[in-house]
This record gives sequence, structure tokens and C-alpha cells, in this order.
Amino acid sequence: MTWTEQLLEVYRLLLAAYGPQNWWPGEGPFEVMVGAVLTQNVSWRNVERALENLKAAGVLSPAGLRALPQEELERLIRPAGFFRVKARRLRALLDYLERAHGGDPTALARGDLADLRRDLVAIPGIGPETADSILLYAAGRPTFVVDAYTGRLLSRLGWMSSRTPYEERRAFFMAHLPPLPSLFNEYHALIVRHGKECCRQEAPRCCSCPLRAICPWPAGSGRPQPGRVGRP
DNA sequence: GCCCAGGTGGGTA
DNA sequence: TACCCACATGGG
Repeated sequence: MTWTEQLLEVYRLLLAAYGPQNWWPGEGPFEVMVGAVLTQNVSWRNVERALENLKAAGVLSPAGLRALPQEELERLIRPAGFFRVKARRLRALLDYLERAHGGDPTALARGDLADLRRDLVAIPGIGPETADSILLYAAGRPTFVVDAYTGRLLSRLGWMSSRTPYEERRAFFMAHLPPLPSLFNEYHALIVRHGKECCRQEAPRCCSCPLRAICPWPAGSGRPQPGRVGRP
């Protein structure tokens, strides 16, 4: 099987097991952007509380957040953890949005994707994963989001080392999948769903894994089956 | 009490 | 490049 066929097979199995995930949770490109920063290294449950605080205060908009004193912003996003650094990061993102796009969060849906991604990653506190999350889920652009769950999955399948750098893992998906935002969207969401419900460690595999037919880790074993581990 | 969760950036060898 | 650490809250 080609990598494309294998990747689509994984997608098919996950979709059959879990159904469409309808990501990103939340409404509107701006809320998605804010959520992408707030969710850094934190469970989504914590982020929901912070977003609710911002909504309740009526400030979940570019103008609303910009008008907020920094201490107040920190207080509202406190449940999302790392609230001081994340308040700074949100401020930096707002500054970029204002400077480069006149404060219009929908502007990211237009323009050259590689240029936008480079600009986002240049913002302090916006790394490649946050940038890709914003571009895919807030702007509907065909860029693949690679997170901790994705790394674990690639490692479990024996396709890539868990130490493979972000850009290399992202390039793998993008080189072998058609660049469809809807596919990238659902694929990443399914990987997260699978990671939360199954295969929380790299091994052994749980017996009910939807990927058990192709997973090189036999259930209950600490070792992959020989001959099934390769690298793209 | 301990570990983990949809990262990022800075420091050191 | 490869580690190590700070950043902080909330749930199991």
C-alpha cells in the first residue's frame, strides 16, 4: 500500500469508529483563534471556562480584548492556566491582526498560505501547532495540525519516531493527502478523539482500538510485531 | 500527593 | 542538535 492509501485507511477506520467530530468546538474565527492560544498544553475543559468568562464579560472580540487592561485579561483567562504568558500571547496575536489585517479575523481566509503561516509563527507565543490550528480551524486553510496525539499515533503505527520534529510530521501528512481543508479538519479531530479514548500510551495497544487491524502492537504486548515497523 | 492535559520559548552543553 | 526548565490551572 502507498502512504496515501495507508493514511486514508487510518482515516476511514477512525471515522467509522467515531463519526464526524464537527471541529473546532466554538463559534467564529476569532473565538477559534483565542481558543487555539488558550489550549496550549492544557485540557480543553479548562479553555471552555476561560472562553465562558470572556463571553460573559462581553469581550470576546478583537476590539473587546484590545480594550481590556492586561490584569483583567489575565483574571478572565485564569482557568486556562499559564494565564500571564497566554495573556501576553493573545495581546501579540491581536497586535498582528490589527497591524496586518486591520483587526479582521476573517482576513486569514485569503492570501498566500505559506506567507500567513510564516507571519503567525513569527508572533511570540504562536508556534507551528497554534499557527496551523488557526489557519485550518479559524480560516479553513489546508494545513495539517500535528499535536501530541498525532505524534503518539505515528509512533504507535511505527511510521515515525516520537522524536520526529513537528515540520517533518506535518510534511508527511501533507505530502500524501489531498489538500482538502475538510479532510485535514476531520482527520486531526479524529486523531485527538482516538488519542483521548484509546491508546493513551505508546504500548501496549488496547483491545478495542479501531486501528487494531493495522497497528503493529499486538494487544497486551510491549513489543511491535516484527516487520511491520517502517519509516516513510 | 502525583500525573497529565489539543505548546512555546529561553537557557545550557 | 539535544535536553532541561518555567509557565499554572483543574481533573482523575
